[in-house]
Amino acid sequence: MKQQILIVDDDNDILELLEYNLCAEGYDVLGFLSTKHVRTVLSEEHIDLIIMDRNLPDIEGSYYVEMLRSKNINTPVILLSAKDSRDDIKEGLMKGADDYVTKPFDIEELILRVKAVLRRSGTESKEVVENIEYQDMKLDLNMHRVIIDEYEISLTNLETALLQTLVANKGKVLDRDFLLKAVWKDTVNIHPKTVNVAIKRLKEKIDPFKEKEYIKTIRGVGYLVA
Amino acid sequence: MKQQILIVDDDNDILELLEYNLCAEGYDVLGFLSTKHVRTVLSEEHIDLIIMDRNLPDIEGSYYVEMLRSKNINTPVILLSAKDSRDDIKEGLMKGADDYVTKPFDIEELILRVKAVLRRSGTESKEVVENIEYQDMKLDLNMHRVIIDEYEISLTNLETALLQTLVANKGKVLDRDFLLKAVWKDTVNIHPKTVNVAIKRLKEKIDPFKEKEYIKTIRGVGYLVA
DNA sequence: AAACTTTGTAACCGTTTTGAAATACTATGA
DNA sequence: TCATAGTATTTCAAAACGGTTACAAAGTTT
Repeated sequence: MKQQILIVDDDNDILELLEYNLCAEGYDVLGFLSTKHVRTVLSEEHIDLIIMDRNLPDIEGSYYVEMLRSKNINTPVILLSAKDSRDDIKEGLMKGADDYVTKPFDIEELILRVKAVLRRSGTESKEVVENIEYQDMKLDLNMHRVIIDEYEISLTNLETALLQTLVANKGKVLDRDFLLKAVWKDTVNIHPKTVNVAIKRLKEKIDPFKEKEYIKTIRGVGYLVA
Repeated sequence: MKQQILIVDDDNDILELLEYNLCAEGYDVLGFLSTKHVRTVLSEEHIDLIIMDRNLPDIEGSYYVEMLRSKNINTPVILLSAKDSRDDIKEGLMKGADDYVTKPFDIEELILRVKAVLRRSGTESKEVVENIEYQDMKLDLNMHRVIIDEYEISLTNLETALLQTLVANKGKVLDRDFLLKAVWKDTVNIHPKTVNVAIKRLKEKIDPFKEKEYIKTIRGVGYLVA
């Protein structure tokens, strides 16, 4: 099974150059001139890597990455950009890109960076969980809400990511460090106790009367959804 | 628990610059002037990331990475180098580095690249610890419980580690010192008698009516699970 | 700009866990 | 049988842990 790479660049020449070379390396390449249909493709196919121009007509690439990350879509992203201002690079990396390559780039180096990122993100065939039913709970994570007994409960970004991670790892106990990495994308600057509070808030929202026990606490370890 | 970063650079100034800044970001930093002790450290401690100069007195950084990879050591590596010849960059990436940063570098950008690599390398989905069965006892190490005759008995951290160690060493008599090392990770600050109490508590929990004899006492030596 | 929401942090509290010390028990050998 | 060393049991206090609440900073909406 070939790995799939999605490319977004409004410059047709670059798009073709990348398509040609990456195909030659044995990847499946999907090229787009704008981000318009990217979300749809991401939800329908397994994409291993996104290569995205930073200067797109509709949106800055780094903001698009930020948006993806905020929706807990963790597909690896390499940003391309004509600018090599340090601040732009930093912004891209800060917002969740995996690498940042400035144009004009050496196509061979880009391919090596593609390989490096893919190597690292490896066999992680983690697909984005968007619509799940769990017990009497319907998760509509795209819309940031859950439906329980006909009641719609809207979730915040954080709550969505947290619930999604818990449900996606159903049956496994997730310790606070794991949750910090998966949900907060950070284990260092955030106190592990923050997880307690977030879990408490989520519990209260989805089960205000404590009738159900969607999320179990395993003392000394972490939390899980059974 | 802080993430640990190992740095190898023969330039003391750079070493200090990196140590200072990465510590400030909340990482644990181990600095080395050569690769001499790196293998030892890697085998003894969990290192999350290696930052390595390409031009080391004893060996080229990229060859060192290649060596690590050939030994199946996949700790993420960021290479640093004064050269920015494209061929050098390509060689580093090809031999298994995750990223390649050229000196002089912007320390903030380097830190962001560190975070990017850590972000990516950390998110493996949660592995489930192998569960153990012993007699009529099912040990659920993930959820910290044993299941005996359909009854679920939840265990504390200590009880889980203790029972796991006993069962994993089935047939061997484990003396108190061994248990202190294996379970308490400490033989010095903890009284060996503490083991007695812990064993007693564990016995009572998994066999409250003393019908079974899961854990045998070997007078003068220690305990065993037959 | 004002009102509101989201979210991280810290403080507090009750509970559970755990180490140590004191006491009771048991096996072993003289 | 007795003495003794090793082990079990009980008790207590400290530490660890999770839930809860309040608050402030940052971000959103109106």
